[in-house]
Amino acid sequence: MTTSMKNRPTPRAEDTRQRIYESALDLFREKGFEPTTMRDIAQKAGVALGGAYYYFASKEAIVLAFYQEMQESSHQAVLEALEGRKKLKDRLRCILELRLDTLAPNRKFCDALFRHAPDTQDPLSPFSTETHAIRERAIEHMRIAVDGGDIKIPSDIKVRLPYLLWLYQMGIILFWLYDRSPRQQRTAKLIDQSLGLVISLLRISSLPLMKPLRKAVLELVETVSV
Amino acid sequence: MTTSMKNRPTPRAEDTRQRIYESALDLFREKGFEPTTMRDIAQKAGVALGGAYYYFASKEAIVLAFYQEMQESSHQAVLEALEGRKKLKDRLRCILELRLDTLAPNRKFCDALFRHAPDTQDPLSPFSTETHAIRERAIEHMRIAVDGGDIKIPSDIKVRLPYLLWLYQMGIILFWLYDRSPRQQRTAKLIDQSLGLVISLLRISSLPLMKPLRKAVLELVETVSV
DNA sequence: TCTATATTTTGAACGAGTTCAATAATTGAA
DNA sequence: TTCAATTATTGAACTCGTTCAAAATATAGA
Repeated sequence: MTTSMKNRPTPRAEDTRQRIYESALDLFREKGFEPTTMRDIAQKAGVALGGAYYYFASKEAIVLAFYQEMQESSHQAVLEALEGRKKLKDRLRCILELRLDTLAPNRKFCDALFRHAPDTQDPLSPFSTETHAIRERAIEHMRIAVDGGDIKIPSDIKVRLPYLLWLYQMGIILFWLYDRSPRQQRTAKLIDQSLGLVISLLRISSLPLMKPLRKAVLELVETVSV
Repeated sequence: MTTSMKNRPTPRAEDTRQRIYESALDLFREKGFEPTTMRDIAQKAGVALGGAYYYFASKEAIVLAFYQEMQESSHQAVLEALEGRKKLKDRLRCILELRLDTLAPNRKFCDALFRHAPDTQDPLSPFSTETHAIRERAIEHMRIAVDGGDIKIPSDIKVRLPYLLWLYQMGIILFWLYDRSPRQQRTAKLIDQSLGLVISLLRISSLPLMKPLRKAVLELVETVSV
C-alpha cells in the first residue's frame, strides 16, 4: 500500500490543466465569458467535457485562477514601477495604470469577477475569505505606495488607508470594465479627477480641524468591513 | 377584420398574470431567487411552464416587476412620512427605514436586483434606461427630502445631490441585503454613522473654503454619470 | 349564431453548467 | 515484472432558463 498523498499532479496532468486554462482564456478573450461554453473550452483543449471540471470547480473558477495569477505575477512589476516615484499621486496612478494595462487584453471577461462581488460568503467574491490571499497582495501594494509617498498620513487612518485605496482601485476597475467610450477615455478622465480628489482629501485630513470627521469616517469603515 | 390593438389583457389573463406573479414572490420569499425554478412557479400558479414566459420575459423580470410595484406603491407613504419632519437627517433616515421595512419580507430575493447592476446596458440594471422611470421616482423622493430639510445646500451641488443620495440609499440597501448580523444591526449602525457623516459633509460643504473641493466632486460625478 | 382573428395556453425541445459512475492510464512497492 | 491503489479521462445524464410552433380559447363583426 502506498502512502496516500493528495495534490500530486503528474507533469502530464499539469499539462492538461494548462491546456484547459489557456484554451479558456483564449476563448474568453475572443468571445467573452458568457458566450464561451465549457464544451467549447473542452473541445479546444482536446479533452472531454468532464475533464474541465476535474481541474476547475466551475467556469468562474477559471477566471478566478486568472485573477490570482495576474495578481501574483504583477507584484514585481508594481515594485519596479514605484521605484523612483516620490509623489503619492504618481505612485497611485502608476498602480492603477499598471493594473488596467494588465487587464486590458482581458477586458471582455473580467466582468465575471464582479458577478458575485457583494456576497462576501461567495467563494468567488473579491471580498470572501477564499480570496483573502489575493486581496492582501493588492492591499499590500497600496500600503507600499502610501509609505513611500510624499504625503504625511495621520496615524489613525494610516492602518485602514491601504484597504480604502484598494476599494478605490476596485471601483476604477469596475467602471473601466463597463466603460464603452472610445479607448476608455472616460476612465482616464475619472482617474485624473479622482486621484486629484483623493490627494486633496488626504491633505485636508491632516488638519487638526478634521479630526472628528476623520474619526467618523474611520468608524464607518470599521462598521462596513468587520 | 378588427382593429389590431396591442396590450388588451382580458380579465382572465390579468388573473393568470397575477397568479404567476404572486406564486413567484411567495416562492422567492420562501426559498430565495436562485433555488426557485420557473417550473416551481408555473406549477404553483397552475399554468404550463411556457405560461410564465407569456407574462414575464424572464425570471429576473418578475423581480423587476416587484421592484417597480414597490417603488410606485411607496410614493404616498414617503410623502406622509416626511410630513412634519424638519431636520434633513430625520427626513433621510425616514426614507431609508421605510424602504428597508418594505423590502424586509423580501430580503431573500432582492439580491437578484443587483446582479446586473454595474452593466448600464442591461435592461434590468438599476442604472439602465429601461429602469429610468423607477429610478426617477426614487430620486424625486430625495429631492423632496432635501428641499424640505433644514440644511442650506450650495446651489451648485443642489441639482446632483438627490442623485447622490439615491446612490447612497442603494449602497445601504446592498449592504443590508448581505448583512448577516442578528436583526441586521450592522446595517442600523451603518445608517446611524453614515447619516451623521452625510449631514456633516453637507454642512461643511457650505463653507466658502470648500468651493474648490465641491467643484472637484461635482466634476467627478459628471464624469461617472454621463 | 357563425366564423375569422386575436389572445392565451401548452409542452416538447434546446443550450449550457454541472455531476458522476465507469473506464483508462499511471504509479510505486514487492 | 506484476498488480493493486491512485490519478486522470470519458461521456451520458440531470437541472434549469428559455424558445417556439401548435393547440385551445376568447372576441367581435356579419
